[in-house]
Amino acid sequence: MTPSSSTAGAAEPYHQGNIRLTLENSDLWRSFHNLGTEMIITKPGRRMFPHCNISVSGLSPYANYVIMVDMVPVDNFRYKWNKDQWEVAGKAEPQPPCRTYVHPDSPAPGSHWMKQSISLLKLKLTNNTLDPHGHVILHSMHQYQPRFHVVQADDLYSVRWAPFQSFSFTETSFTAVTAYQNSKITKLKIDHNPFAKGFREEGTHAKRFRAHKGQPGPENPAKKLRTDTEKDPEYQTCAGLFLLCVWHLLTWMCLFYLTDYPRLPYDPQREDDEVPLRLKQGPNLQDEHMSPWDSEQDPTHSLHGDAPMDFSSSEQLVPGQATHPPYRNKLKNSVPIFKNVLLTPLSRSEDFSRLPSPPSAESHRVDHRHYEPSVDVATVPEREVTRSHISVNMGTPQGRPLDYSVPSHMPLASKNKHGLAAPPMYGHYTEQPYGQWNGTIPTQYPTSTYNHPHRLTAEHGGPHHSHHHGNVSEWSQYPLFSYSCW
DNA sequence: TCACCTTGCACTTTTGAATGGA
DNA sequence: ATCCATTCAAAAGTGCAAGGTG
Repeated sequence: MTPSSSTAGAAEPYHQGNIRLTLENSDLWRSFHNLGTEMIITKPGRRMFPHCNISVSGLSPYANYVIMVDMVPVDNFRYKWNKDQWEVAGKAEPQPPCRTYVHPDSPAPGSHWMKQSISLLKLKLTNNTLDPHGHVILHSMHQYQPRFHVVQADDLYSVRWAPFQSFSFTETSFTAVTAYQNSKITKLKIDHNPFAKGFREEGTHAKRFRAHKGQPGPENPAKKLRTDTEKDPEYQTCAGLFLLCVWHLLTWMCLFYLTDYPRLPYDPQREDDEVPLRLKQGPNLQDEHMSPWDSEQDPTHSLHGDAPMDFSSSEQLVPGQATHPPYRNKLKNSVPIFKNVLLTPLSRSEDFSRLPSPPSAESHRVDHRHYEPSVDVATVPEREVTRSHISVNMGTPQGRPLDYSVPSHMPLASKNKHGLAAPPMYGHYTEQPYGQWNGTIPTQYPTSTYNHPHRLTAEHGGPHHSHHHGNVSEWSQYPLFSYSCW
């Protein structure tokens, strides 16, 4: 796994670049990813399974951090399930309102986060664009990838001005669906999710189900799926291995019990290894250009595709300030990494005016006198860009809003037409091969050109300001940030 | 007709209040 | 009075099938 994360170096004594994030249940994630993970989204919200479980290290033990997750579109396509594989079904729909899930323990000292793994079990996904509960809103039949943010901040208010780092793991990408498409994924979910236990075996539920339907056969679809799968020779081989493993496991348990050893800790990863999941690679790998799993084939098409997928390690290390991702050498006219973009929505700015000032007000305070209507930006998230793409046209109807955040030396917000400071808006960006940026902005932005500020001209080339601050807005618990991207 | 979405069902797990004993 | 363990009901989380929608 290569770092697809930002390089948000901080001036604080504790070097931000040392932060490591590890995906705890990566084996399970890989099992799903090999088949093409699907996540159910419902109107009231649905948990993810597998859920994101991460561990973090390298934090300052006494500094406070906020842990957040958002979902980033993997590409710009909509998909459909055709027989036994995912196919591109057209262009992606406009992104719904962007939400970020904040871990309920936030903010907490680094020692708290590093003490044990961080479970994001309660994160819920919904397809309800008007969702009032703060769940993460996704489009069905679109592919997403969770992105984790570690923000050094003492409270949720100061998140907006705090240094942060972002991480993502390729194997956590998934297709949002309202009903499962791939029966193998269904089986995997049933086998591993405790709540779906009732669909596993010839249990009470299956009997009741048959009784209810008045039919004698294995009417429970889960059972039918199981019996179908059992006919597969590959499954039979794996099942044999599985039974062998179970036998070994029981033997070991007996030995431990008889020798009065401490209880064996539950190790889901080992259990996963023993489950016969070595099924075929996802058929979507066949199409080099249009498949949802292109990241394995053509990294330039993937969201975080700066290197081929590597499952040898699920750990990510954010390099220090001067380190750049490998895609840099693809650029002809590369400019520094700018992962920050500040957008100024012109609506609902009144809400923002109620926000407290940033902690270090002197360096961040908005100077309305120097506001320039056409310059209100910064850059592209997590990517290098070519200079020719720094300026983009505004007002494209199908344009997607930009990911944002704010370098410390840039104004956090500007006056809008009402004379009020407006908040940054969280969104997404359209990415082109080789990290070029082709982002556009919704029509609600009236100015005609989205100019790159003078700070990013050639004279200021080279690695971007390492005193890197950013923010990750629109976290769901904070209604002031409930901005729509459109 | 088709693809996708919503709803209600039966089941399981989790949660939290109530209870009782040390 | 406090703490801890247990019990139990309610709430929440599952996948499924049927029906609805565009």
